[in-house]
Amino acid sequence: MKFSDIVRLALTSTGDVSLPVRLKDIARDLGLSPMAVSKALRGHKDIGQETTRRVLQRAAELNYRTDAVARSLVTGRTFLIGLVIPDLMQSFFAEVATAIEQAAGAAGYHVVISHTGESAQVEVANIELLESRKVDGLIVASAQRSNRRLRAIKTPLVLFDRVLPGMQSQFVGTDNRKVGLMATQHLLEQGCRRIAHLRGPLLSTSEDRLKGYRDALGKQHAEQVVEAGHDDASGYAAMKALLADGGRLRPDGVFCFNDPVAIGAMRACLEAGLRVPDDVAFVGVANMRFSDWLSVPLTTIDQHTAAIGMQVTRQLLNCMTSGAKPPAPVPLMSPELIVRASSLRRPRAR
Amino acid sequence: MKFSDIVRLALTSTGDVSLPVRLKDIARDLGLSPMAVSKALRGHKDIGQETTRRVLQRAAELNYRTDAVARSLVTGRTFLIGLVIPDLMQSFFAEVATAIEQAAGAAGYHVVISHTGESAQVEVANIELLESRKVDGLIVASAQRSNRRLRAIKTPLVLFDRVLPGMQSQFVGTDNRKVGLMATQHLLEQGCRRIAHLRGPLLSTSEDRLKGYRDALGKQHAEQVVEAGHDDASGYAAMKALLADGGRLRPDGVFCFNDPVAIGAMRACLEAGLRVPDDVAFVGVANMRFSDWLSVPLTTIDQHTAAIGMQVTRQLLNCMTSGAKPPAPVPLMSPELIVRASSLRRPRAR
DNA sequence: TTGAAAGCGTTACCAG
DNA sequence: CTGGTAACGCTTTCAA
Repeated sequence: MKFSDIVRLALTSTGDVSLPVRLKDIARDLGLSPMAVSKALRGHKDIGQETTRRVLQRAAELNYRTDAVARSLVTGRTFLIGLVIPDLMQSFFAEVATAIEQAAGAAGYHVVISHTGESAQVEVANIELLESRKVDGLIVASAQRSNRRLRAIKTPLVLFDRVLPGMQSQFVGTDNRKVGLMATQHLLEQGCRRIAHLRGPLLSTSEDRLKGYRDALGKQHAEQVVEAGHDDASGYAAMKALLADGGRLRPDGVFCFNDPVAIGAMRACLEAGLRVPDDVAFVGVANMRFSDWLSVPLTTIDQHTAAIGMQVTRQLLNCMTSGAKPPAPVPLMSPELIVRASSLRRPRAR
Repeated sequence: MKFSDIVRLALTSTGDVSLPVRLKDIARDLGLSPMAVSKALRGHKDIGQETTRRVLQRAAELNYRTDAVARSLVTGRTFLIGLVIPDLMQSFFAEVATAIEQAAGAAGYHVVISHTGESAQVEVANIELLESRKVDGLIVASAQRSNRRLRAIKTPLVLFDRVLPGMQSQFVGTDNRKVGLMATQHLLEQGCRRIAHLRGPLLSTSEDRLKGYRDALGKQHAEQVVEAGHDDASGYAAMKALLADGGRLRPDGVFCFNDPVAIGAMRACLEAGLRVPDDVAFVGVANMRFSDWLSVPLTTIDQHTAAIGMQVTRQLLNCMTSGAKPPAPVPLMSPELIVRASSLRRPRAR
């Protein structure tokens, strides 16, 4: 018997201290080898039924829990998935995270969350930390502008929401060009003539929505793009600026990067004495909870957030099991228009 | 040289395969012992400056990352905190989670998230999983009705939001009795005479808010309590039921368990042709984002959510470092009334 | 100041 | 079907 085992025995036998139960303890208890116990616990068929039963019973009695750390060291798997997102307080990410946690949990994985606050640097640091933790996979809504710093990643990786130029990894996300197209077309159909766009942060989502906006406008309609951000304050400021710009005609329709931006922008309009949607119509993106219950219920575009979370997890699990299979690109999710009062105008002269 | 090392050398020397760099590799590279490298990397002062510098440089060149799993096995610490909550999509929990992740991250910890969907059973199962992962601490918004199944937990634990009867552990949360008191008093001050309460799920938060409601009503005013839940659908249903109950007088003020419930309840009132706040005034709890931008801006009670997240993390880190110190109970957080249109009535006859 | 030896708790591998 | 041996990558302990 080893010295450490003697110490252990001395400690636990008094009952004063209760050290965690180990495989070895059960083995000694039952006069088996640790290996036999290990196998029995995992239902390995090498072990006889009767032996297995005895082991399981004793383990339950002693309240034995496998030490996941020790197991990971030897198996090389942690059953941990790293989720790297800009901000859990944006409801989009909270919803995706929920779906991911659910799907991952069902497959026996836990999710480690990591915020980046949209900082590319923090993101890289966090990913490195997660890699040193040996997470089995990574799900990232990246704040990077290029794929440079993400190329070195060895861990199976699936990106979502934002595309990275030249990145070979799997991706799950909405067809944002279609988002922009649908939103703008809807405004055109509602009779809007001068449609402005409050664009979001410099990420692929925002780029693509802008492209869709331009697609819809075509040659006939002039574009009017204003930089905003992703929150209501930035929407408010951008709309204020737009209204103050005397040089141009006031827009009669605004396609906003997302719902919070739209809410801020609508506030700016209402404060300026304009009517929504009669003077200015609005479309947002996200389908936030309660956006149908706002001062002016908001027309928006639903991204099927939960489906994105499920899908991204499924892809990652696939990646992880099937090794380095060539990533079969998955079609983008189709957005869905949800019409509410903020964009519903009486038919105009056509 | 061990057999495994020979294999490794054969594999890596061809350049075809790149195995992760280990302490040993750096050591061999530099003609040092693994120990010297280990110490140098951790800035241990046993090692000379020059040696340390060389080690750090080589580690950076090889892109070495400490294997956290191996380290955990020997140190017994994982730098992992388990966060167990009912639902990440309730903005309260998303905000607390954000604050926790921030505070924990600053101290070098990662957060593993686990939803329970308000199921006491799922909660216990998740906690056991987290324990077998050897998380260093647990933060739990418990769905248990008693402390029975949580007593056995050895891992340092801090509860938040919901109190558990007879639980000795630390707790961080709002003074919910005061919440109920403030809300109801406010309605009384606004001239309401018949104040109903839509109570939430059977948890301490809801219990305490109910107590505060009763405190405020005193002997003079009759109480009227209806079971609701925590979402807008349940608020809508509860309010419908209340209005349909012809036996009693319609309430002229309603204190709702939280903002979503209040939103649902207001909807029911407006649909019934009642005016808010003139016929019925409302107060919610939570201070959701955009609750000032609803069809009727909602009077609510702010819980200082981020502060709760910071505090609960601080407490846990304290617990973890200071061992089994007697948990110094922390005062409850003070709620704050935020008055908006949903409860502002013209002064009534007094 | 440095390094050798001894684990940490588990599982993989292979010989009985 | 069973069980011994070695190893996973790191750190703690203690002797040189």
